[in-house]
Amino acid sequence: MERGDKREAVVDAMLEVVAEYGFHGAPMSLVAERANVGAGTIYRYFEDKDAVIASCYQSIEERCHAAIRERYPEGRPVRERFLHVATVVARHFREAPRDLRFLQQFHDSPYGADVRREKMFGQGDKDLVRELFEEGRTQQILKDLPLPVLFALSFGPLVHICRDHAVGFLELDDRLVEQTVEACWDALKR
Amino acid sequence: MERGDKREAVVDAMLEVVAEYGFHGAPMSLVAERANVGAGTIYRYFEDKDAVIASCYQSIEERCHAAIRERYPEGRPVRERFLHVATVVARHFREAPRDLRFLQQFHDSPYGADVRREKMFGQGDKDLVRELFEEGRTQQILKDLPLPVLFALSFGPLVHICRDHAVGFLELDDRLVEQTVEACWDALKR
Amino acid sequence: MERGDKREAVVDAMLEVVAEYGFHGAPMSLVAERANVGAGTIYRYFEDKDAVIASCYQSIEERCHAAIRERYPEGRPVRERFLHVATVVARHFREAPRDLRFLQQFHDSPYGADVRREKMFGQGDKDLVRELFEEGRTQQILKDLPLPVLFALSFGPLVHICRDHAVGFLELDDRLVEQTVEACWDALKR
Amino acid sequence: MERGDKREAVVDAMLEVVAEYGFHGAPMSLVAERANVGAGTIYRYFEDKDAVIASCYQSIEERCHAAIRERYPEGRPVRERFLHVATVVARHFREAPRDLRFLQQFHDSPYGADVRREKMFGQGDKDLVRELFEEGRTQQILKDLPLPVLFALSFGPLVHICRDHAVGFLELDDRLVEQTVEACWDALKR
DNA sequence: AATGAATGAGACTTCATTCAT
DNA sequence: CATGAATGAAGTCTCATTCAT
Repeated sequence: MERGDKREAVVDAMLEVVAEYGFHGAPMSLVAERANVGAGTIYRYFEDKDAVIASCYQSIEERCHAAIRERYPEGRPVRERFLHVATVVARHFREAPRDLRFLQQFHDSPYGADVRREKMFGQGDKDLVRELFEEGRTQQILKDLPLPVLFALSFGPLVHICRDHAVGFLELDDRLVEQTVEACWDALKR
Repeated sequence: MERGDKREAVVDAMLEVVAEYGFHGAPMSLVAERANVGAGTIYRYFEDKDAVIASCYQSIEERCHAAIRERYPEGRPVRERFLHVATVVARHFREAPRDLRFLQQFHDSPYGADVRREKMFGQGDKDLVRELFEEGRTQQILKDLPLPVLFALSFGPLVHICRDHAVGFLELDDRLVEQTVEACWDALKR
Repeated sequence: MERGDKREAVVDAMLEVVAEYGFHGAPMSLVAERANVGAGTIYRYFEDKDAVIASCYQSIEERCHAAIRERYPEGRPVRERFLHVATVVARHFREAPRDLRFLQQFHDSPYGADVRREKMFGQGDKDLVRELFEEGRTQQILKDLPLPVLFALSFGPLVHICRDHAVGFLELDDRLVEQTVEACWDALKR
Repeated sequence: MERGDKREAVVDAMLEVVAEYGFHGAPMSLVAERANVGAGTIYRYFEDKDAVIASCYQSIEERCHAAIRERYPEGRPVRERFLHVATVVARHFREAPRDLRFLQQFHDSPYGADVRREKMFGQGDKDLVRELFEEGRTQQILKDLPLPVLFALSFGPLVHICRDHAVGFLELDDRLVEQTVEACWDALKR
């Protein structure tokens, strides 16, 4: 095992265990076990449990960030850019239900208190998407609503259907993603 | 204190404490204290901690249920009925941020696992709203999307903005509720 | 077991265990066991381990204090009062080797840091003995030395021989106590 | 760094850390760090932690021993020899408060159990001082008291004032050392 | 020989639950 | 019925020691 692998293994294990059992049912001992690491080892890489959890969040955020950036249609119309972001986010969390489950547990728990200031998808993306929304609003393509409302109209439903997919309520294929994203656009556009 | 008052006091206290500190930071001793009840007394009314938490959920659900039923425009057009439900739900959680916060912590935690089968607002309402959506879909007023997607498009954003309001991101007045609800309708309608 | 007995049992157990094995070798689990008390019970009476240890100190201090006060020859000459105090202290710790051992471990450990400001036998007695020494110095009965030195000349040797007794180096009978106390007096007097 | 330097560095570091933070607060990792040595390296030179601590004691003992031997007035009268020893010891620990602090923590802790059989300043000196006291007693210059008591009357106060000095209770200049040593002599002499 | 990452036993402490009063 | 003191299992974290490099 190479340097840094253990750190990553711990983060992954925590992510997995929290997604599965919640912050309850995520004792450090279990995390250590799943990471194939001694219990004490965790504390060489992290200050305490909270730090591991915070790292899980960062890790998720980065993955989402990366997905959005990839093939982002810079300079293209607002509508096209929105469709990209929304589609990518939905697909991303459809493929990574663990990330989604962790995120939801994290977000409104006291653990997430520090990060809650930052909107849904972290700093970098937020700026990107915020830019997108502000531009759309200025050009009178989008409804004249506060940014948080625009965020809510876009990502509220997407996260929702990804969860429904993860739980088995819904078979979320690409066609359905597309349709839902279009519906979100209907909510946003003038 | 009359019979049943203690039970209610316990549920309220748990709701309060969980909303404030999360499932962590909600020891039975603190709940007992806030309920002005002996720690042992709780166990005369509830099997265990999980049962208290489940009762909190039920309690929230009932309040939301009641709000929707009140002045529900039975027999009126789909659009009108939707606007009623959506507006009432948004206002309700705007006024009861504690309920909202509990709900969010509960919903995707393992505690909520049993209830997750039942959609957003519990059995009774679900049927009501489900009916509404099915009818709208049949009449080709609403998009031809699976029910969970219709739910997501409606309540995903609403819950989202209520939280933003609770956290202070947003000043959610009646005008804004109305606008958001209209936007949700745009997402739903053909 | 009556109210308060558990608290006392815990203090006694800690005193015993620390005297025997040092602050190392004094895990809360062992203390609980010796006190015939559940591990968690300790924390109903004490904030944490340090608080238990602090209580041990107080307890010892009080016993010593009481011994000195008992039949204290108030108003009698300096010499007589000194002989009383010194004799009583020596006998006291001869009879309570556990107290002595704890005290020595405590005194110069970081645990005792807070209390170190207060001289050897705590506030009340310190004042009593300080008074005695100051009076003796003023009346030119005692050497003109700083108070801490007078304390050192008196109690340094006494504590020393009590430990030697406890360890078995010395058979400390009343005769020997008397002789040692007289020798201390020789060190103090002009 | 030459051979043996590491060993010494470890002993010094342990001495320092224990003096400062007590046996608690003296993890091997911190000792290794202060010694500029890998944690594992310590175990090339010492069996275990206890062995390091024992070496600290030996080291202190040797320094004290050396101080006493230096310019020891061999063959001179008992009184003169006593004054030398007592003065040297007091000055030594005044100058080496770390040694004193370690010694006090060590002496009555279980760590010191093995060494406790050997009186105050270790084997070599003990013999020297024992000889001195026995001679003085035989010649009826000193009081007819057991050796441990003579030790107590001499070194009990001295150690005491050195600590008071270290803690800041007392400004222990050479004049005061001299006076205290004289007072000790008063306690010893017939 | 030296290192320091890794280990896991064990320390302190919390808290859901029980039961004598 | 109500209480809250008591319990002990379980959680988080530390640290003496080992061993592959």
